[in-house]
Amino acid sequence: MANKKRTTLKDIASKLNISPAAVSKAMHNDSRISDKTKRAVKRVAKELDYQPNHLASALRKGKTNLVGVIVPRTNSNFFSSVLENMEAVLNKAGYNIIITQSNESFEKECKNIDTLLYTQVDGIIASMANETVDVSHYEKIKSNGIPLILFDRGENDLNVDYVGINDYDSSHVIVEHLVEKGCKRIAHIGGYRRTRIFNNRIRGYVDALKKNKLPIDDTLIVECSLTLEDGRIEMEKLLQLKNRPDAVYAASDNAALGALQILNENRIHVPNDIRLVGFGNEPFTSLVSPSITSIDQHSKDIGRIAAETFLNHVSKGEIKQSLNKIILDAELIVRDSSK
Amino acid sequence: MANKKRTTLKDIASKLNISPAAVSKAMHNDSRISDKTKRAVKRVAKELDYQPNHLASALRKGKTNLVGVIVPRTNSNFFSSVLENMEAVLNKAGYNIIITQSNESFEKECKNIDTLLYTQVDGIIASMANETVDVSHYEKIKSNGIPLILFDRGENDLNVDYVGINDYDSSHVIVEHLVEKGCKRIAHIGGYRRTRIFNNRIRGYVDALKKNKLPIDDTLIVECSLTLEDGRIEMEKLLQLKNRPDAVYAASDNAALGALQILNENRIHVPNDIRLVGFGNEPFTSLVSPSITSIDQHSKDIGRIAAETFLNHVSKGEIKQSLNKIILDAELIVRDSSK
DNA sequence: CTACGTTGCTTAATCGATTAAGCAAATAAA
DNA sequence: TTTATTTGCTTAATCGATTAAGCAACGTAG
Repeated sequence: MANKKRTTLKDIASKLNISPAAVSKAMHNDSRISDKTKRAVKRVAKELDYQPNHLASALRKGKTNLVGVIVPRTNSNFFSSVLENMEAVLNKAGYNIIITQSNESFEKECKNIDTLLYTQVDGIIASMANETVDVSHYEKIKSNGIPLILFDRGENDLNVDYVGINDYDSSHVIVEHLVEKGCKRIAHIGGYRRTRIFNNRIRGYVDALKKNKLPIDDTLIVECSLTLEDGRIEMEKLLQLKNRPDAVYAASDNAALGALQILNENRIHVPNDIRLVGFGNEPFTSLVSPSITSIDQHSKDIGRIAAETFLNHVSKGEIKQSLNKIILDAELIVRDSSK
Repeated sequence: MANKKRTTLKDIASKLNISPAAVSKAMHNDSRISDKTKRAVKRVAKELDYQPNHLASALRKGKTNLVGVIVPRTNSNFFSSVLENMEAVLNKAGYNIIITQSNESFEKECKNIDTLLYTQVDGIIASMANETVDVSHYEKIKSNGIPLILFDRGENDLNVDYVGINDYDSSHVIVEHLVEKGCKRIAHIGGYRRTRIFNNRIRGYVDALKKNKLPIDDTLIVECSLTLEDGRIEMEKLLQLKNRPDAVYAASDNAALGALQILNENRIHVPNDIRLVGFGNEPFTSLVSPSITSIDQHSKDIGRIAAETFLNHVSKGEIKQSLNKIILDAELIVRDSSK
């Protein structure tokens, strides 16, 4: 069943008694090849089911037309939406993408980078794992001479292009909203400070409290991995405080959902007893009851812009590029959990 | 910053005044190269930060050492666990993997196959999208002459290796368990019949009811995409029946969780009023309250076996392989939702 | 001392597509 | 008519690693 040999340009060439070079040019619609020859070449190519050998052309051209993408996980709507839009833009420009997942693991992330460099992708677009603190493995990408673009989970030290939302401001918007509703003890179930975006959310939260002359209570600030389970665990702990919060701002929707489950199970009314806000605007936030107020991260724009930033890099060639830090304003979607 | 040129075997060769061929052999520990030369080559390779050009060696050897994997989504514990174990086995054998997601979309799945074939992977391991009915695009893989192995979501027509669990028997185990607890009206929130595994679960469910002399009530059998939202929607509908079920068997844990949320919200006691069983043994099943009884799919074994099946293929070379259909017995994990 | 095997390397071809350089014929411009 | 220009193709080199074939030097056995 499997044809012993793939057809090559040579096969087409010998069938038509022309040179392989002419065939190659015909396939690329070179202006120096007659329409007659082009038609003949394309006909024979179809007949023999010719599929170009990507390895050969990539070797010759020094370009694979592949872009590697590293994400912590693809399970959130945020990341899959980013990927979808990124892919759409890149496909249109003739690039294919290879997705790798770090599963929030530092070690896996290093291996992903190795695999992508090994495959000789033309560039890497990445969002860092939670675990990642040491970013030296990203230097490998830069020293390979291919563009590196970070999104969402970035890192200032690396000095590369970045696309993300304004996490600091988002925290402000959330706190202001809750204060407006009369909340005085706002807890924050946050991510780990070592990840820049989570640190920014925490800083924003603290500064917003200060701005509203509310006291900072360290027992109301927790750091975790922000999974659904983490949300449950941390909410349980918050409920055991002698002085319970009257609002909870979780830095992920999953954590918010976990918190909501605990609140529901304990018959604590949301929003009357405790108001709740999540982060990420995952589709389920509008489906659960009560629906969860959350921050929309403009995932489509982020995917598109990251892809465009990459394309700018390759089109400009070796010209040194000015650093692009693109920070989008996020949007608060108010739902029942904070009304 | 970026070294204008990558170091090649030639660079090492000229630095040591030996031929590139000798360098290549030295790097591969060829027995016909002296230890002295090998050491020298490796030293210089390190000095110049030599990284082999994968494209060149792949072109020459006709082998990329890459395996493409297609999964519907990586967001479930099942698929990510399968991937993890698959990758471990393949890495040990010198292969890297490229993951692509179909997002349950037929069109995306076709594109994934194209991308993988374009990248010239040495084989493809796949689990089909929900939407996929027409499997002609998989024929392309076979006609490319590289091994194709399916897991979990397979297809008999394709006549390729397959690894999965016994879905038909799993339904029997679940129904028997519920009958034992005294249930008489067992509903099934199932997947679409066109997907073989979901069809098998439905068949198993129906046959098990018959075996236990329980009537088959079509209003108790629904087909959906098995997401959390679907579970909520279908559970709502089941509650509106004049003759409510006393047990629900959902073909995914996500759907079971959705159903559980609705039951909790409606103050219907689980398991006293309605017993609930899921499928997949996702970690959250033991975290929610009540914890959800579910079927463990041996994800680790599936990943490992799929990888080993691929390795068998490539090691045996062109020798025609007898078809491997490996069906594992699944295991029922009983939790509070059915006790 | 001759014949053969082993060791340690080199030479040159190869994988398949691309492309710079070039050549002949056809066409246009002078 | 002569000189340029364009058209349509061919030749040959190239990308970098691999490998079959081969050669020279040395060791060993008879």
